[in-house]
Amino acid sequence: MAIRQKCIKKRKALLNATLNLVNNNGFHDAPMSKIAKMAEVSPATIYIYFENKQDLINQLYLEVKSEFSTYVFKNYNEKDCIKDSFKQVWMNIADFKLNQIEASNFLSQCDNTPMIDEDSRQAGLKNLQPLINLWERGQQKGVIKLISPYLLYAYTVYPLSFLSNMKQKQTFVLSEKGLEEAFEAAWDSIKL
Amino acid sequence: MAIRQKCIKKRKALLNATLNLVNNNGFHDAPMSKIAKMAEVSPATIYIYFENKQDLINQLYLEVKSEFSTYVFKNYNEKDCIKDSFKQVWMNIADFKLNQIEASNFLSQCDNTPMIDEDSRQAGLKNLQPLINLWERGQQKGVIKLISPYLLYAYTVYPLSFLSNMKQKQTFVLSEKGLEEAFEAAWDSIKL
Amino acid sequence: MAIRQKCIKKRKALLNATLNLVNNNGFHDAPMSKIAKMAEVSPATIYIYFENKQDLINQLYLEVKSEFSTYVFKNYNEKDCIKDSFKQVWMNIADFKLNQIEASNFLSQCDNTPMIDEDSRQAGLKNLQPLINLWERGQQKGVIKLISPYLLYAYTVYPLSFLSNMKQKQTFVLSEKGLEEAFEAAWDSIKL
Amino acid sequence: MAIRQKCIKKRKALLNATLNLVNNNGFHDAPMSKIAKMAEVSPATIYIYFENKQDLINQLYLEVKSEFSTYVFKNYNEKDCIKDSFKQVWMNIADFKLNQIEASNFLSQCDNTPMIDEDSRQAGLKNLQPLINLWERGQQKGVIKLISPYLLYAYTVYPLSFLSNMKQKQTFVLSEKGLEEAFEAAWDSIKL
DNA sequence: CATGAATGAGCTTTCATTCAT
DNA sequence: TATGAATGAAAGCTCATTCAT
Repeated sequence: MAIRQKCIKKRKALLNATLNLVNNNGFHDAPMSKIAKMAEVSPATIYIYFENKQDLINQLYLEVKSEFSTYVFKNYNEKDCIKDSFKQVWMNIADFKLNQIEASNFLSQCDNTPMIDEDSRQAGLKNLQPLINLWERGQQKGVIKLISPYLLYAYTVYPLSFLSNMKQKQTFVLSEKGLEEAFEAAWDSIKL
Repeated sequence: MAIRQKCIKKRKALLNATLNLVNNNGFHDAPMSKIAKMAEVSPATIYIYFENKQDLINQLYLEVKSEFSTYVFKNYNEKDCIKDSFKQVWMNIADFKLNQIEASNFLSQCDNTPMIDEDSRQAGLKNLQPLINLWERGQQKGVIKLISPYLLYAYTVYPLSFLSNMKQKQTFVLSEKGLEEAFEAAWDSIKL
Repeated sequence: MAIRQKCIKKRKALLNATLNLVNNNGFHDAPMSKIAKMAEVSPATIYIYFENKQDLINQLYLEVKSEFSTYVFKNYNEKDCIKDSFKQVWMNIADFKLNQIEASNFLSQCDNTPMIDEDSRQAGLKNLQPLINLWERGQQKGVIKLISPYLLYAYTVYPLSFLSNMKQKQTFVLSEKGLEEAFEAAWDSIKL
Repeated sequence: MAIRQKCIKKRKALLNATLNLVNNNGFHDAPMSKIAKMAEVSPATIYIYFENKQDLINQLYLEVKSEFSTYVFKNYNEKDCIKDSFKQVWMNIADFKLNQIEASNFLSQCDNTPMIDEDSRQAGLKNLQPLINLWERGQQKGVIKLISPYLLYAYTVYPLSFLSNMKQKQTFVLSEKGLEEAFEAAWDSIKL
């Protein structure tokens, strides 16, 4: 057990180092040697835990994505009121995007560059099904516009990525009030 | 003049090749040698037109960004009706994001990775001033919510990036009707 | 004893694995890790039985060489007739070269590349002394040409290496009749 | 032209360095860095002339093989007397094997290890056709045994590889008289 | 005796950039 | 202006070997 623990720790350290470097320098300037140094292991050690650089990135993507979806549905149980249910989920996402900036930023890079395998990307997609279900229920109840879930996502969740981006660049930081305004904008855009 | 023309052509070919390769392979797999080959020049020739790789990327970013802002304010003149004015601009942006996918995709990469200099990014920011002015006028007239322009942008313009992304990946393509729905969502999110 | 047995088994498994890999991939693509995997032991275990990779190769060479000489003088006892004695030995060699192809192939590699220590090579040389004695007797009796044993070897034994090589590459396989022809060629080349 | 000449010189230097190192250290200890150093170029330069290490080895093999066949049929024109014709060719081969030891040794390594592609090996095979034709003529005239050309080769040409090997290791050096004896052995083995 | 994990050294190869022409 | 050839530096990765258990 002591051994396994140590192993898991090293793996985690490597994933953290990668996240860090890719975020700050970009994928193109995150060489294995730097990753190893930052994780305080030998470069060769990386290849005990990961097949190659691509695999390291892919696995990191999947872990972060899964971390994200855990976040999203924290304390979520379907309530009667669609808006309340939605607000709960939306606030969770906002919490993640605005407070787990490192993770959020990494996901943005992955989604906007060809740096992870299409397979891994596909595997990481299926995380928001409960939200889609919620939207559908809202549509059946006549509370939410009858438009594609892609549009619903684009206008409620995706804007948070921009706000996350701005916060990370210290260009614009959302206040408590701003957060409420943001939610209202999201809700207004899709409510019937 | 013939010579100048030819020069400009080579420069353009290099920028195109770079755009192409960065979009398809990512910045990390767009080496100068491939760029040169695709533009049908010698690698050494690149350094006649650009100081180094970073400069090439920066200049490309600025050109594409400026191309974008030309697009945005095509046929734009301030009208009485805020919504109409806004719709004109919004549709221009949508047109760009959904039809100039290569360019749009490249800008997304630039905005989500540390691949261009902060200086160039700053220089590319000031392109949407007229839109900001429009919003301000709308706010003064009581037509638009009194919220930060960052929020206005996040909920009206930024969602189009997501839709562009989806189109490029052939995951979801917006119909004519969908486009109208998208605009309504955008407008609903910010109108008072 | 049971333990000893097991140990010997592991050693044998390692030698077999090495033979196999060196034959199929070449010395340059027979890493310790692959050898270990093929022998179903840990890489570290190799170093219990062998000092290092060179030692492993050297020991393998000596074992195979000794296996060879056991083969060569199977059923051999000096008879009156030189030709008969020689034929017995020659057929043994042919048997080895054409049926123990793996072993034969490995020895060929060793003899044609600088992959084993000169010491081990020298140690492996002294195996054919009885054959040399036989030749000498033949020469004294006026049955065999008075030429260097190196020449005798080159024209009677060495050609079998070529035929072994061809068989292994499935380029040319000797028939029963061909084997007799081969012996006659060998004998003709050295008989007086 | 001056440029081309220089190019060819570098290519040649690289091939020579490779021959040298592979002969002395073996394929497994002939790293690109050493090859580059010996040829007095940068490691990166190798990749201007060769696709990769395998390609370098393959090309070297083909060049040496072709050099060999040029040697073999030097001053060769079909004469009436089969033995004389054969002797001419045989002596050429002996000359090559015993005096171009580096080249000869390299070919031996290639033929006894899996270090070159099967394709290249096949391409290098067709060099001895005129010799095969000669043997056939000899067989038709009733001068040479009616046995497979593989056997003819094994007993006349292949022994020279052994003698070359011995000479290179300074174990046994053929005298002028020895050479004649060797030829007689070769001829005796195949003549009717 | 046996091992999985770890590693420093070194491998092949690529890259951004320069230089002679 | 334009280039093919050249390269030092560094990339991703592998390997023989060691060590804590």
